[in-house]
Amino acid sequence: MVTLAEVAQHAGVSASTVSYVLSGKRSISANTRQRVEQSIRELGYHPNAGARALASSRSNIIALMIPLRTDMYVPVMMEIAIAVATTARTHGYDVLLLTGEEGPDAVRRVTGSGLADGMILMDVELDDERLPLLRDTDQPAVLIGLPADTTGLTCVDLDFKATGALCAEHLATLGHRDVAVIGEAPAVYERHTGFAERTLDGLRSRGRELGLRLLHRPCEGGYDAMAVTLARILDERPGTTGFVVQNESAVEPLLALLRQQGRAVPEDVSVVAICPEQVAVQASVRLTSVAIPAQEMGRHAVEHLVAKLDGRGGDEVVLLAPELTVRASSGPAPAQ
Amino acid sequence: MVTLAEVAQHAGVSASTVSYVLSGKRSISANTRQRVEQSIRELGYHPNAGARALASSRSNIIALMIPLRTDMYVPVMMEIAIAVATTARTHGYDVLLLTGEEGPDAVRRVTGSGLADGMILMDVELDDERLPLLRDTDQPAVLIGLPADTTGLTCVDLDFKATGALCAEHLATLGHRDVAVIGEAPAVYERHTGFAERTLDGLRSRGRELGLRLLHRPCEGGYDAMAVTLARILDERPGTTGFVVQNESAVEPLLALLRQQGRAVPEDVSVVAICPEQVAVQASVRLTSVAIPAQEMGRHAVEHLVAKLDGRGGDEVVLLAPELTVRASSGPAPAQ
DNA sequence: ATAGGTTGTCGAAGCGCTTCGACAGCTTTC
DNA sequence: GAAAGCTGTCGAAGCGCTTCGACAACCTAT
Repeated sequence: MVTLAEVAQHAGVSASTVSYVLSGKRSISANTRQRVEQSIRELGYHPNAGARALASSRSNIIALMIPLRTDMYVPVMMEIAIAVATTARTHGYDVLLLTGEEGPDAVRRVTGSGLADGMILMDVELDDERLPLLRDTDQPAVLIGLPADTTGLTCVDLDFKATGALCAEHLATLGHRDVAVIGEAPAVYERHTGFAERTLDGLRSRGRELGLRLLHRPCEGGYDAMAVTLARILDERPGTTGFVVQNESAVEPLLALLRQQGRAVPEDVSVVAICPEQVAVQASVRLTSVAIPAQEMGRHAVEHLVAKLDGRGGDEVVLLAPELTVRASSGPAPAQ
Repeated sequence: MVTLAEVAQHAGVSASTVSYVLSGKRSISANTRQRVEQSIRELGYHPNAGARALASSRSNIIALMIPLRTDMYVPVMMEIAIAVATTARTHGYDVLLLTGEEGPDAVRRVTGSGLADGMILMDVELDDERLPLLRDTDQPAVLIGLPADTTGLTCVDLDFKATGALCAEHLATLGHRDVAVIGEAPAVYERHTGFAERTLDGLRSRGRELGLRLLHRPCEGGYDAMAVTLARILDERPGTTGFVVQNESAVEPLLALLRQQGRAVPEDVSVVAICPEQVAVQASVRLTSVAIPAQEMGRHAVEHLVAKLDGRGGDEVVLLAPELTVRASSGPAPAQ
């Protein structure tokens, strides 16, 4: 293993000079710099991460805490995680993957040990048990998701309330009156995950203004659960012509069921989904949808965290504006 | 920040004693141990990760390199990643998330800097460019996937050849003769990802023995691509009654298309999928499938790596035996 | 009773790096 | 032409921990 000292000797300078070449924290003559860089290359030197962390009390690692739940649509998580990892690298950080398994203890462990310089928390609940800890230790952190109380916290999320409103508007404009909302699994609501409730809130308040009759039903993913849910909905509101689907694993089953019942999309029934672009495009009917900008959320989270670590910028809540893309699954409400 | 020295002082012992209490590498009297543990708790001490890594040249971190590709089904990746993270924790390791972005450089960086003690590589290609590096540096590593040359490497994977054979057997036993294989996206084959080719190999060799007529067609995910692929298949082999699907994002489109064409599953046509359990169970028809044991793969990978890091166990190729679960999508071939 | 083992603890060295203060050798300024 | 300011480099201290050898204190066997 090659050390700084060896590089220094090889280049005929002192260790501190090599260090300054590497960090750029003091000016170094072009000549010296080149000699040092040359030696680094020749010897294949890589700074030792541990030593660096010890001496500088900076690990250049960001911890990413992802939840360990099975009732959430995972691809979105993955997309965010990958966006976080790649963005972090462009800022010189690596990413440590923590699962919800450990819960709040993970926050303590990482904070206490200096393993990571800051953390990003995904799938934050309205009243998340990790938040008090975060505030206490004033560990630099960014949340993806929106808790009830955001004081002293930096959060990034899609504006789900606006998302709900957007869906309501779209369907109302097309003349739909009876609209069913296929929500996330019941567990998601019980856990008070903010985004599900906020979407509903947006749908309801804008829906009311526009004279929509909304019927909200949580739904586990999958074909069977969707069949039951749909039956109940049509039983209760036979005149339903619009659907807003938030649970992605209910999308395809819904389309299949509607087809099976002879309800044509979009002629008889319109469907709006809240899901990643890819899902909307690959579905059996190209879906009118509001995209969940996973990549953007991951990128934003990292960039805010890095800013904090650099002492720039403070607490802030960033809500990304939703965008609705009209595709083939929505159209004018059928004449009565 | 509380240091070892402070704990030592508080407990009235020397620093080394505290260290030995923590590591258990020397015997400590019950009395002293308790005093030290008490102090640790009272002061809320957490060992500094950097200092530890520097002194012991062990970071207690495992690097997990996941590919950054969009043509692979991501949920499986996610499942593996989570399994890796949780298993690693039970062995006292944390997980560093690397994306394929950096490519082989990431291997160099991590190896050189001592950031991680070992690595797990996912989505290994038959002739992966990271492998020479791995062998050179003899960085402890475990691959998930199977390269062409496994000498000096430890690999964990589903036995895809046996998987293919199993699917062939199942359909042959049911009396099917013309079987179409819906493969992964063409890019996957071009890249020579082992698992796709091995599955095909298993299907072909066992299929030949059993007198199956196989038609293999790569397929991008999604409805449109599947529609084109299916049309070509049925054009070429109108008598096709069996389907083996390896690309999960083609499963639901295929079912929808078959339904649409009035081909009943499983009465007219049988479908066998190679996919995670969850997908098989949630599909619009409960799918006969060979499960991809993502969790198990992740767990195995970590356990082998940890064994290596402890100096136990050597190189080894572990192929998990596939299991085919019969569900509602396969049945006897229709009478001619 | 004495040599030889154990057991439990300590002190000190050192892991590879960052960073601070010092300072030699310049250039600028009045 | 002396005072003041830059620039570029160095030496040394120290980050918090692990680990090795040393060594008291005690316990066996002979």
